[in-house]
Amino acid sequence: MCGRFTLTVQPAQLIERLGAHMQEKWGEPWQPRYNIAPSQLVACVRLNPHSTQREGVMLRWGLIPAWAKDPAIGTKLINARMETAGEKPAFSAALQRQRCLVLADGFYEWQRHGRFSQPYYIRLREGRLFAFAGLWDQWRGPEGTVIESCAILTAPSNSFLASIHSRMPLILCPDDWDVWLDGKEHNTSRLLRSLRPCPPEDFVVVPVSRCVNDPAVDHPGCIEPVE
DNA sequence: CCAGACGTTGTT
DNA sequence: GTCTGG
DNA sequence: CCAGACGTTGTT
DNA sequence: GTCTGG
Repeated sequence: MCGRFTLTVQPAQLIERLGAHMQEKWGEPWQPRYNIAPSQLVACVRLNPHSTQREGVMLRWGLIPAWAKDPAIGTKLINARMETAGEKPAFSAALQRQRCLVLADGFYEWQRHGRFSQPYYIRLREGRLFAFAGLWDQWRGPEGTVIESCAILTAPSNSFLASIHSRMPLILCPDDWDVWLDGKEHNTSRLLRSLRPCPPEDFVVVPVSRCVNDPAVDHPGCIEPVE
């Protein structure tokens, strides 16, 4: 699954990678993030619902469906299984019409050893930026509060990660970014089947300090290899 | 029909 | 044990 | 994901 | 809003 990740690159690099003509609201001041946790704002790309242009936007991680009475439901909806998201009331509408990219350059998985768990940091070779397949929604509270939030799809682990953990986030290869964002593809099971997985040999996995366990800790020590 | 949930992971 | 917050 | 709280009333 | 369970 995916419960923590990193984004250390600067907005200028994001824009270079994603297209210069994009509207972006990633905001300042920007700082590298080594321990992004659920409920926090994450940097995303989506099609603007009106202009249908790509836009950069910060979304709260933990999807709050438009119909929710209590926004606390978002704490449970940080991941969506790609195998079943189309049939879930919380995700099906967003999967059809409100897909997004969640930008990251690494993520963490915990491997349980009895009562302790060992965190691992997973990234691509060369530290390349990548994108999780995400869903977003907009929630309007009774007092006019508006919260835009997102969830990250999960998939069975590939051969490289299977020994660490049985699930992993769905990572889109750059060739699939456009079709994922494209609001025209409403046949979601066909869309999901068409995605090309990132080759397992592109990943690098290292065990890291348990300091990453504490969501308040956010410094380069989180990604330093240990052992 | 209405009421109530709406999720994933991992562990037993 | 279960829920909430980060 | 993990960490940390887990409750109400009334008073300041 | 939409689905499931009673």
